[in-house]
Amino acid sequence: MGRQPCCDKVGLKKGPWTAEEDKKLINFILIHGQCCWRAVPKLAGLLRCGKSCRLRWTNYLRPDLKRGLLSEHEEKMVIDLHAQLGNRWSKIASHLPGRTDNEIKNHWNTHIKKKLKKMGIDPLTHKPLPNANDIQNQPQQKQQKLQNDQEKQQQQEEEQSCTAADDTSEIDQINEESKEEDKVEFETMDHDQLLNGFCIDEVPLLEPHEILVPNCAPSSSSTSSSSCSNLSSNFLEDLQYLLDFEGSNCDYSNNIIISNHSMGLWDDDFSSWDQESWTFGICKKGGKSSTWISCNLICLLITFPIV
DNA sequence: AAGGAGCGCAACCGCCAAGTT
DNA sequence: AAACTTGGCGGTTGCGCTCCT
Repeated sequence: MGRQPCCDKVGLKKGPWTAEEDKKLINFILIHGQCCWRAVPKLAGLLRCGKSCRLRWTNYLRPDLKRGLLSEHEEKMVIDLHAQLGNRWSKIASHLPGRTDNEIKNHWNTHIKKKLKKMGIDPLTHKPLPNANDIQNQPQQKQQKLQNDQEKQQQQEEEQSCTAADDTSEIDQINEESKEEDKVEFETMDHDQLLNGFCIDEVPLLEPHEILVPNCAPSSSSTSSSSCSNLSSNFLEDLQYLLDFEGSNCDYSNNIIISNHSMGLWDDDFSSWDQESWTFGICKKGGKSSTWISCNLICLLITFPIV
């Protein structure tokens, strides 16, 4: 018996996702989490294949995704990892937080491949291309760099032969360095840059009245257990708290307030949803405040006038 | 200004592996 | 053990944008 298609394809929509569809999917996952992608379209009211929903979420809507071109450091990591792992994009992506396999694959095919070829390196084997003339035509500086890279690569290959094939400690080290760099970069960002970090023009922005919260009866906020009613009531209380915020952790000097509620942005376990899961920030500019709010799954940016 | 070529990227397709019945 | 389901992966496609002539 043949394999069944992942979904009934009759009457399903294909092609680019609309903001409305994105909103439906985000709201659904915000409430129900990621489970049973096959059922997601029906339950979320989408005329899409479950697979399509999963791809849309993992490659585009996930709040922990980085945006924009890969940095030089990330690109170097991709090249190093590709030399070790080949076209195993998901494995490569797992070493680059916030990047998807699809994104890396696209970047490889459109940018890095060409770059390597230009440098006289075969993107498949990571070894010099047979046509040595190409290398000789490179400017002297480039040649020197190329030679250094090749020596380095050779050294790496020798080291690899002494260790297990899946040993990625070096990669992890690079990764740690990258995280440190990111941290420094984040700390030195001004508030405009901070705001720009949230790609509100690409991810549909939800207005406060559009946020769907689980439809449960309100309960006392004194209980911090993980019921959805706490989520909704605490959310509004926290929002109010934000507006009145005058705590000791303020840094008014650069008009940025970061609360100490910061928690991990990504967490599949919805049982941990409670007040402590929210991350807040306020940026004030031109008579308006912008609040970014992130919970386990989603970042929202709400702008309101300063009162 | 027009249109053809090339490029970049989101989305799709088919296959595979692991888990479940 | 076989049939089936589901999620994940890598290759490919097609659309929209930009650049060039």
